[in-house]
Parts: sequence; C-alpha cells; structure tokens
Amino acid sequence: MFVNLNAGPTKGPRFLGELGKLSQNEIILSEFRYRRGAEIFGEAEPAEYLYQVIDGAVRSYKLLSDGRRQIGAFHLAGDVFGLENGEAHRFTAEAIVDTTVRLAKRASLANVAEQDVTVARDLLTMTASSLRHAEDHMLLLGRKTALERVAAFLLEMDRRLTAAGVMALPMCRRDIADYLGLTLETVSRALSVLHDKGILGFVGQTQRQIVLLDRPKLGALDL
Amino acid sequence: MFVNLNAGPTKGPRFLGELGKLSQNEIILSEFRYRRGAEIFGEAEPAEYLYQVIDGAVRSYKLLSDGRRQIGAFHLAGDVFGLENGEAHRFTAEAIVDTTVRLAKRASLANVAEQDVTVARDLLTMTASSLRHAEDHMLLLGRKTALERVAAFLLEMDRRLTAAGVMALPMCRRDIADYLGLTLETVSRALSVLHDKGILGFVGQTQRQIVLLDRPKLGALDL
DNA sequence: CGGTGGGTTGAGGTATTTCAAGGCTCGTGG
DNA sequence: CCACGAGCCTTGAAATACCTCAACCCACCG
Repeated sequence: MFVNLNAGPTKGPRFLGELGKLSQNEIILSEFRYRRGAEIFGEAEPAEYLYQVIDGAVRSYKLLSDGRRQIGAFHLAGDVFGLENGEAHRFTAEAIVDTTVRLAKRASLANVAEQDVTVARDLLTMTASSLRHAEDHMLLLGRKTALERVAAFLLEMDRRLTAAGVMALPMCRRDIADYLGLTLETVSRALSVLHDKGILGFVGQTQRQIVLLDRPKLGALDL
Repeated sequence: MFVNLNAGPTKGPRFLGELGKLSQNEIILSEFRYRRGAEIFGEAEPAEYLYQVIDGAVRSYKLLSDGRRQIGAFHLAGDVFGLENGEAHRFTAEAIVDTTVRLAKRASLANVAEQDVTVARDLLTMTASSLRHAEDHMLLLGRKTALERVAAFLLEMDRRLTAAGVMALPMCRRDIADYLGLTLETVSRALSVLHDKGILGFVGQTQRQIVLLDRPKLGALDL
C-alpha cells in the first residue's frame, strides 16, 4: 500500500517551525493523519519528507525476502523519523495506532540548512541520536538473552512513555518480538517470568498496560 | 589501557585537510600510529578527537559487564570513526593490526563547521553513513541465520578490501564472531560449509586470505 | 623446541523457535 | 442480546540452530 502524500495533508501547509529541535524557519510544514496499520512510506521509496510524530506511534522496519522482519525503532510523540541523507528511505514506516504526524519537505530543509547553521546542527544532532540508538540496539540484538532484551525494552518504553505510573504499550507482542529479534512467544514467556517474579504487573486485561513494580531488579537484568 | 593522546602524535600536527570527505580547512590534523591490539579510545571516555584510518584496521565495540562483546563496526583504510555528537565515546576502539590514523580535534572541527557549511554537511554525511551501516547490521543481527551472516560479512569485506582477487582479512575469527553475534566456532563452521560448497577458497595456510569463487551463490545467501 | 595464539572439528547441551491448543476481548451482524 | 469470528495473548511440548566444552592441528617465535 502506498500513501499518496500529494493527495495528502488535509490541514494545508503551516509555518509553525520547530520540527523537533529544528529552529523556527521558512520550512514548509503540514500535518497528516494515518490510520492504524497504514503505511507512511516504504523502503526504497524516494525520501521526500521528514516526519515528526505529534500523537500516536510508528514502527519502522526492514523485511527480508521471505518475510522476516526487523523493526529498527519505534517512534513516539515528539520523535523525528524518516531521517535520510540519501535519496531513498531505508525503512518502511507504518502507523501502529491512529497517528498524527507533521511533515517537512526535505528539499526545503536542505535549502535552509545551507543558510542557517543551527538547522544544519539540529539535523546532525537528530541523526546522531538515531545512530546512538542503533548502536545500543546492535548490542542488544547481538549479545543479550531473551530476558535481558525484554527487560531493556521495558526500561526504554518506561522512560519514553510512562504516564502516571503505567505504560500503555501501543504495539503488539509481534512488534515487540520483531524489535527485539525474538518470536512473539518468547516475548510473552519473558513477560510472564517477570510477572511471576513480581517485577511487573498488568493493569486492565488487555496485557498492554504495564506497571513496573521493581525497577532495580529490571535494571539488574539490563546488563 | 588508556592511550595518552597528549603524549601522543609523533609526527606533529599537519594541515593536510580532507579528513575523509571533510573539506580542506584550518582543521588541526595529526597522525598517530597504534600497535596491534592497542586501545585508541575507550567507551565513555571524553571524545576529543575524530579519527580516520590511514592504514591498518580498527574494531569498535561495546562490552557487557560479564565480558560479552559486540563489535559495531570494522574501520578500514579511509574510514572515519569516533564520530560523536555528545561528549563521550560510545565505543571502545582498538587497532586490529598495526594501524596509522589521522586525528582531528573535535573542538576545532565544531568551530569550522559553524562557519563552513560544507564541513557541517560532510559531518552529517559521515554520520548518516554510519547510521545506514548500523541499520543494516540490526537486520543481520536480529533476523539472519549464521550462514547468512557470514555470507553478508564476506560480501561486505569483499567490497571493502579485496585486492587482486583475494581478501586478506585483518581480523581473527573471534572478532568476526563478535561482529556477527555468533561464536567463533559457528563462524568457522560456516566458512567450512562455504568452502566445501566451492563458494570460497583459502590461499596460504593462515585461513585469513580468502578468495570468493562463486559470488552469485554467496549473494543468494545474503537475503 | 616448547609454548602461545589462531583455527577446525566433534559431541552434547540448551536457549529459543516452531507447532499447536486454548482463552479472552471486542466489534459486527443476525 | 447473543453468537460468532478475528485478533491478540498465553502456555505446553517437541524440534533445532547455535553454543559450549574439548581435543587436536598448525604456524610462528623466542
């Protein structure tokens, strides 16, 4: 499925500035809304826009020819994604739940960066931040056990989206598994273990809302 | 082990410009030589310099508390490493063999980037290039089989260092294993399989010089 | 020439995957 | 209002890819 961005942004161009850390400027911005499951852009498609999540959640992933999937990152409210230096996207991005994003035309961004050093610096900062995440994730994928991966995931999500003591995960077990390089069953089992050990609790019966009861013990697992 | 850079660079400062894609400029450069196995910088150390491999090979890695190691990248002649936006290094870097590097002071680089847009752009390009590599490597670590990983490794090294038909690997099996998220035995077995299938051959008896006999078959394994 | 640092190979163990079954929630339509 | 199916999650049992442990070989070097 391909989302036609030209048909797109219903709210029309805006000039609100500040896309993430980007400074106020004559950068063309607009907002767009994607339904749960909708593709925002596809791997290898020309990278026309840069995106920021206003509300909702996005997964970006790569596929192997036989369908194996690796999610490289989850993007939550405030996160910028679609950062490319080349001409094409290197991930497919999909809305995990109904999601609002803000878009900035890369071409206009590049122009502004030529003049305005702060914009150039912000682009570098955001790219470096993605790099740091990817580097940490390589360690997780290459060397951590299933339990350690799930513990690290919970701490990451706790940091990024916990409100009022509970984290409401937007993504399903399969997404978590494809992020952690595991199967959904292994993720489920690891969560059960942590639950049985009294390290986490579920609120509601959807299994998507988690409360961390023993952060120190979780941290001990996140080597 | 800690390499004291102040005691350091024997050849004295130079002004050769062009560190990787960096434009000619008043950036302070110097060269330094590291012995096989020597640490160039350590994880979490303040990041004072940016590095470029002139000759030799470098591994950068992260360690878990119990010694498990994940090598994030190998840096070969021409590669720039030590790219940080923050204040501290996020990897430990070691010379795999005797290695000559060129150094640029990050502080001076940052100054120049404020004035010269091309330097800023080059920094972004290099960071984006590291990011692309890390993203591809996440897919490998998260979702590929041992044979696929080794095949991908061989193709990467073939692309980056094959001369006159043979690739002379600077790194040992353990390094390869820690790069691919495997054990050295599994790497060795995978290489044996590829050898038995006639896909690759060894030249000399050190097992470090490899010639690819059937690139198409290797490519078929690199999904 | 003995020791050390790679490298290979075999046999057995195990963490994780695969396959399978069952439960719960929720939306939809009869 | 209830039946029904779809989606999501958990749990068990069996399979397996990879790891661990161990032996051995070879090249190199003081």
